[in-house]
Amino acid sequence: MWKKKFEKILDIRSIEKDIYKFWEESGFFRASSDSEKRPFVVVLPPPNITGNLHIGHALDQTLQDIIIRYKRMKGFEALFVPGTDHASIATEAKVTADLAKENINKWDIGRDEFLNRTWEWKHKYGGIIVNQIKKLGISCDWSRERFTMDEGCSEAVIEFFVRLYEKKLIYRGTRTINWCPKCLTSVSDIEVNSEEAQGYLYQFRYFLKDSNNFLCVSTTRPETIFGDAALAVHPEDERYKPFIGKQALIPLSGRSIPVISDKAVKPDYGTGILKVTPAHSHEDFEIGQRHNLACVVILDEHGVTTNCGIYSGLERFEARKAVVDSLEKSGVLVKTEPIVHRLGTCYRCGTVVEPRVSTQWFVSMKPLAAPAIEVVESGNIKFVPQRFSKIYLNWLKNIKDWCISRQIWWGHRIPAWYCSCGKEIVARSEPDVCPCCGGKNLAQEDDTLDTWFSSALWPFSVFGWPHDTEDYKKFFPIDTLITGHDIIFFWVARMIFSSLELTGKAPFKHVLVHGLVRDSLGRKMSKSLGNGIDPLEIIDKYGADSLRYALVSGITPGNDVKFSEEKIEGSRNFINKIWNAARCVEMYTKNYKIIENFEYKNLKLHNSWILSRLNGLIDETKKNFEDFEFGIALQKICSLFWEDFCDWYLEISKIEFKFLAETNNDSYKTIQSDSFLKGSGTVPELEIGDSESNCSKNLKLQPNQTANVMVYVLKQILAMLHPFIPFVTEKIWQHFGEGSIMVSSFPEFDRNLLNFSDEKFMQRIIFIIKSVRARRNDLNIPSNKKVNLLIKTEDRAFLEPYLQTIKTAVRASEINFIEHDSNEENFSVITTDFEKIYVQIDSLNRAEENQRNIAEICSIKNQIKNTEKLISNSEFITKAPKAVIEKTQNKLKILKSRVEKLLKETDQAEQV
RNA sequence: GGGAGCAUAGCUCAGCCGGUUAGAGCGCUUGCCUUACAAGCAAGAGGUCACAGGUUCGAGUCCUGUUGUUCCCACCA
Repeated sequence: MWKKKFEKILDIRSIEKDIYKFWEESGFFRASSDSEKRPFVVVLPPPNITGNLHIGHALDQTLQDIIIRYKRMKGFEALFVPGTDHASIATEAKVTADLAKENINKWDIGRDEFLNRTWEWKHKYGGIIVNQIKKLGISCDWSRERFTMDEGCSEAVIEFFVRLYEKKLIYRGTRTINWCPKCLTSVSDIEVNSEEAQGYLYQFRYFLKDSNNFLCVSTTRPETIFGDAALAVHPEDERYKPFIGKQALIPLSGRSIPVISDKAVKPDYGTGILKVTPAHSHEDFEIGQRHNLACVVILDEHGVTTNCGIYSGLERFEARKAVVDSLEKSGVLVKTEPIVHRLGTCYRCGTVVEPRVSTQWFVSMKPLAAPAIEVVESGNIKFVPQRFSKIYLNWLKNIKDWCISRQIWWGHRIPAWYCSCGKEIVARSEPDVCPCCGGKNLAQEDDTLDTWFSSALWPFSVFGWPHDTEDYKKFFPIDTLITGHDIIFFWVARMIFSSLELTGKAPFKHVLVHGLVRDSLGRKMSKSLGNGIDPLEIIDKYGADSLRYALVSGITPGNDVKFSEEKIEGSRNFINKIWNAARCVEMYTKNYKIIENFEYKNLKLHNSWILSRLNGLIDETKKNFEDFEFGIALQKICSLFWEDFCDWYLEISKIEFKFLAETNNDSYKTIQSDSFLKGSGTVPELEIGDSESNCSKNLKLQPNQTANVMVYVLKQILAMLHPFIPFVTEKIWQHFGEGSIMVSSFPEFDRNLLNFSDEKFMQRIIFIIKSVRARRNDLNIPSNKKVNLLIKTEDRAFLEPYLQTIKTAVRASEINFIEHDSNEENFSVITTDFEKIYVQIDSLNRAEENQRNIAEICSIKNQIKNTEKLISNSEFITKAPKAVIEKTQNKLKILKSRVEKLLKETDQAEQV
């Protein structure tokens, strides 16, 4: 058994912290409002201070960090503003639960003390979140960190409120809102999730007053009968026309209500008769408004019945049972059928919300939505991917007024005061006296604002708005907003309309929408399923780079990401590969002089090839970066790195160096095996320089083309990878030169280094090597056995300089050129497009050889047939582009020549 | 009820403006402890691109429909 060589493996985890500290202390994260550079700004969607960050935050933040690091390297004044959100209801619930552990009720300690406790919570968890963000390597400007309830943001919130109030876009009104009996507050429409639930549709009789006639009504909520204000039928419904205007008696109560007609009633649902309960249904409320019906509240804030006679004081679902029971006993219950319907639940706690009439503050949305619709329709704000703009527009076009008051303490208290004279005063600061009556007895509104009311201002409140600060002038509007598709309504839409209203500008140009992180089975990660993955655990186990890589590699904008442990192992392997490739480069190049401005002229083929490939990549990925296709860009960079650079370029270069060493006694021989990148259980320090290499100090180092290209290409690849995996790239970068990779320039495309003909030549050599290796495998030649090769080719001069490379790569003992086809028996023949290669073996199985050839001939002939068919099609010749036709003709030529060569080598070939 | 997405190898997914024999990672098979890397290397197997039409010289790619699936929105009591 061989031993695992762990010492060769990078343990990046232990140095990430130091690297982050180094970046922070160097001031690389900080942006300046005086800078001459063009700004590029991203603001972090502020995480809630309710607890730890989850893997979705990690994805969100990684994407933002990728773009900000990329832009920073591209020469922008890059600014990434971090911060946290006070998360009103969620935090209040957490703190309340915390207090409950000490048997304390928030009412016992009062508003001020409760807020003190919550600020303590904020300081604790805000700090934890900051640490988590730092562990991920996110390059935020911490000197600009904000909190939605800090002084500046609070000022912005008050300003926003007052301005809208003055324009009559904020008003106080009484109507049904969604009430959460657990959070004990109102919530806005979008804070209600509708969930499918199993329920019952009960049908029972309402007798008409002074009559034996009755009307049957269906409802899923029979306990609300005590709040009934009418029975409603559709005005055109012939069945019930005679009953309109009559009085009906509420069962169990005996209270008399009118039968009315309203177009909102759907005749084909249930019995076609609707019981109208204005206080506890949005639709019924509207009907009630139209018919001037009374609102009888029958559920209190805890969801307990009230005004229900003997049924008062019951929890709402208990009350339902009791009422159904009584209905049945009194013989009015007609039937009970199970149905699946949708129930509104509180998005914070999952409790079934209760529509309930109450007095709240609202934002009048229609006037604000109009410009927000326009700015997206006109393309001034672009969603990526574009389909999300449809979702956004659809929502705004059907928008209803936004209920912004919350019956909780943690948040921005509504800047409204009530005088005993009845006057309502909204002001930026507490008024001394009532402007109406001069009274001093003013009481501030108890309610606070929806948490999203403050995050709506985030892109400009963080820069000091409403003040015209230097930051605001330099950095607002921001460039790109990056967030998950789950908060387009909550956040993105509200930022857009509030910014247009307050600043007159679109807050950003692009909205990059990403998906959610799901588990390996595609399920949403949640506490109840227990399938959540803690990013910190992953970082501790695999390092931040691995996590970042796993989250981003292969993703496409807007699509959800599946995440699993397997995936992260692949990431770790990749990071490790980079580390080892760097060790390799270091080992082979350390005794050469590496020149910064090396003139890349008279290049050897493999050097020219890799430089050309690299520049092709730079060119190709540029668009991917600009289009936010980071997953695709990363994949392209990785495959160039792994396949072209590691598998071919480094291998070929190694052969070159070793060959040099054998023949010329070149400095390769002085390579030390214990160089700095070779971890030996301990991790090298961040400082540059190596302790050993006495020999190299005494040597006069010579430049070498391959060594120079090797280091150059490695560094370019590192720079391209840096936005994705910042730690390992920084670590390696510093070993190969001065300064930090973070502030180096992103690789620029250099057309002069493109060389397609060299790429083609190199491809040919690679193909030869691959073919011989494959044949060796086919023939079961043991890997330690060297073979003899004969090559027949038209242009021997081309291959000659690479004989050594081919020889080593395919483990050949000797390679000789021949002029004519060989007739020798003990050679297996490989036919490539340009040459014939004879692989010498001990004994050739002629039958096998034939079979192999025949299979190949069949496949090629098939292709020839298809291609000929295509070419003989006159429509193709007249309609297809010239380039395609030429390509096809060329292909046919090559195929034909190959099949000819093959036929010569094959017995009974004519039968094929 | 309305809207959107997805359907490609055993699994997870790429696949651009339509143009060779449809790609990658993981998994699988075979051989290798090769002086950077076994977290690796080399060589392989594996596909009727959901289905049915259409447009086109040519369709995984564009259009229409069908099926399956996921998500979002909506006051059917």
